[in-house]
Amino acid sequence: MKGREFKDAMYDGLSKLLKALANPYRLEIIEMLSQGEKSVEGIVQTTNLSFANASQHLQVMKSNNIVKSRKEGHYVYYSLINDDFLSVYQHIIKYAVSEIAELEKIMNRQREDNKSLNAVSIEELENMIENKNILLLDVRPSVEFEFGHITGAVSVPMNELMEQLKSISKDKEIIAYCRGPFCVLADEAVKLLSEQGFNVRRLDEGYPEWKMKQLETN
Amino acid sequence: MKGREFKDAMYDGLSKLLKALANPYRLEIIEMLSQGEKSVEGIVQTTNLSFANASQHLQVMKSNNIVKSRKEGHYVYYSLINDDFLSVYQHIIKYAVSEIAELEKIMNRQREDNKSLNAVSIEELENMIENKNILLLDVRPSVEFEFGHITGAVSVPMNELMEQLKSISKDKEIIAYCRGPFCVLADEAVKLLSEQGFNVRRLDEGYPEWKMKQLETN
DNA sequence: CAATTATTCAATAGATTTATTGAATAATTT
DNA sequence: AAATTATTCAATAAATCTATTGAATAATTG
Repeated sequence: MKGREFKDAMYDGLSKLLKALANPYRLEIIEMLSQGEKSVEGIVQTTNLSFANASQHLQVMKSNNIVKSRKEGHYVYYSLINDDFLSVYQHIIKYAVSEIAELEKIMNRQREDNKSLNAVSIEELENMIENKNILLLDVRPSVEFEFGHITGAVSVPMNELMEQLKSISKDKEIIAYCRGPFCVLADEAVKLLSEQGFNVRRLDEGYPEWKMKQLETN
Repeated sequence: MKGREFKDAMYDGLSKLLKALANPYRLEIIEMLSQGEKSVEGIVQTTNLSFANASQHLQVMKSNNIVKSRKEGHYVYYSLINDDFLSVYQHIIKYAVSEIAELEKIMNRQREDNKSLNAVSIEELENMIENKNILLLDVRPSVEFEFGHITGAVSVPMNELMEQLKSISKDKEIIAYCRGPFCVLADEAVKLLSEQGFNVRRLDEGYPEWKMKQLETN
């Protein structure tokens, strides 16, 4: 293989991977799958995609080593191919959010809107878990919680939060979290709970970032 | 801003960035710029692109915060926007080359073709620089060497190597390097020099990786 | 085994990306 | 000021990507 051929083959392959990533709906699907596997139906429910379209996007990602699938009964469950991919994906996001002015602005506006500026970092949270008696609240849908969550967290899905208010102690400081930076469930939880007089803040990042951090420091 | 709007804005922005990356020629340009700034002419010379086309690709990357430009005289010089971007780019490459079977295969075939299997890692090189009296050979074009190189390296551009053979000592062990994994200059140098009886190996990675490593460990 | 369900396939039209062409611009040299 | 040089602009055609539609498939249930 000559030098030129080699380079062309590498750049072609690399750009195929990037093309498979470069679509807003596929990014949203990746974000969803970063909490655990989902059926096509599950993906259709939380996106605006039609069934056939969602299936197509998933196939694009499958043939480009981004997701994998397994069949069980009627259902086909998709998940991210491995944690290495998740790590790369999060590097990209981190770069985009911190270096691209447009995205930084959107991100900051969102955070201000939610008055959640005093969010807790992962490091702070680790500290608080050790030293304080806090209540760590996972507000994602319970399926996601069951699939994996931060040790010690309690599952109260956002849509059940209002009903379960009485069972939550007002004495403890509450930290709410959901998925990565694009997940707004935690913001909603903070808003609702602080309106009700709870002492509550959100985790700056989310479960996937926490998971990655644990993997990296092992 | 509602949750849905926020998500859409983020995913759109992120996918724009990825779209700007997802093209083989633009990847090749990024690779070139990872050694230092280049004029449009410089890029046209080492790619198969026409002038207008190269300019267009550069503009796509400029408007997506991947490269920046400055004008000097007739020339417009482009360079990567910052080291954070370079770091993300290298994460992507590393993932692609190690996790995507197709690319891994191409990469390995290339390495075998060049019989360069006993390449030296960056760690090994650091060790050798300290403890052995090696000759570190930078075979990139001299402009790139001048723009930045590994401390202690000697510049002998690949196209001048044949003529300068006499001035190279046969006593020292030689380590040749060029750019990242896609650069084949070092492979060519190893082939030529070992045919001439020199004791020579190549650096597994290249100058951009070395540079990133230094930055990361500072 | 017929009906149901979740998913995929295949065809198509509209949108976007890309390379090419030739003209336009802006800085420099003559 | 005219000519030259490096780059960009604008228009276009070809290639690729995307969403939609309706039919096909494969596993399960009645």
